Amino acid sequence: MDAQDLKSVGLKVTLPRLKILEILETSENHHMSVEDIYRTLIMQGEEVGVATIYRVLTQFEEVGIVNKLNFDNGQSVFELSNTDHHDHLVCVKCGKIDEFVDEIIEKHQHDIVKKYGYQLTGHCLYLYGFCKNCH
Amino acid sequence: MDAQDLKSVGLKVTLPRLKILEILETSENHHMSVEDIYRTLIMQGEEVGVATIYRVLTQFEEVGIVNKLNFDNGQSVFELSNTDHHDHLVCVKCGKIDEFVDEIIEKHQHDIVKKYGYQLTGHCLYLYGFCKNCH
DNA sequence: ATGTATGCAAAACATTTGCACCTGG
DNA sequence: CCAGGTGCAAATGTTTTGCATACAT
Repeated sequence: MDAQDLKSVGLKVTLPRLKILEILETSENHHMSVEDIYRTLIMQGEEVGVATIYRVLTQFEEVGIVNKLNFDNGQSVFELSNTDHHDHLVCVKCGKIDEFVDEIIEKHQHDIVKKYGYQLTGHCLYLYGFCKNCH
Repeated sequence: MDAQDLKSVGLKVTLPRLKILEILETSENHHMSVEDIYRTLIMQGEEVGVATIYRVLTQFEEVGIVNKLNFDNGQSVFELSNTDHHDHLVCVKCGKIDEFVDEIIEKHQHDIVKKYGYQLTGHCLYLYGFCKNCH
């Protein structure tokens, strides 16, 4: 994810956008909230407003370079979408996020959508619990 | 769900609580937002504050008599939890909510949780799309 | 009687928007 | 140059909280 990737989706290459991409790539667990990103930028001495972060992430989501995850506790985090589709395990204590893929679940989801006559636009599957380090 | 059910979970039997239970039971699709419930109560001539609805629903969720669903668009709705576990199909256009059960998906979820060493506390599975009447 | 529940208004939060200024191509 | 991007502050929408009053047991 670099300047070229931004151009190829029709977005101008600006400093905030590059910085936000960089943070999403280099952050420890690759799942960052707006607040996380804001604090990181401030620590790096950048002058950004949260509004910009919201706008940039929304645009990134629209062009498909990030995914937004909305957890039950109300927190939202973003991840780069340069990997294959996956779902998430979320530790309710330490906040760790694991990713998993299960083809059978995917297939059954599609069967259900078809059975009920829906035209799928999105889905969300989160499993919440205590991770192995937290229980 | 009646006065006796409230007593049995240790909650005082009050008018707002009974009214809210009644609304959840008798509402068309059994999935109501705080706003929906508030408007219904006002139309019935009841004097309630939204704060009470939030507090009551939170308590109901804590004792397990309602489930809270958090959709990606930020909307939250509540349903009585007196039926078997199920997941949800949500129409992104008309807001219709269908419920489904898939044992294979449930089993795979448990397998994944075990594989990653988590102790499950909750999960959420929503499938979003256009329902058969909306495409 | 007494501890809990309620209504109201204010506060808290997260997110969005309006607008003047700045910047990338 | 100029359309689009940005920072700031104000506005929004939703949920929570403080407090005096009302109610269930």
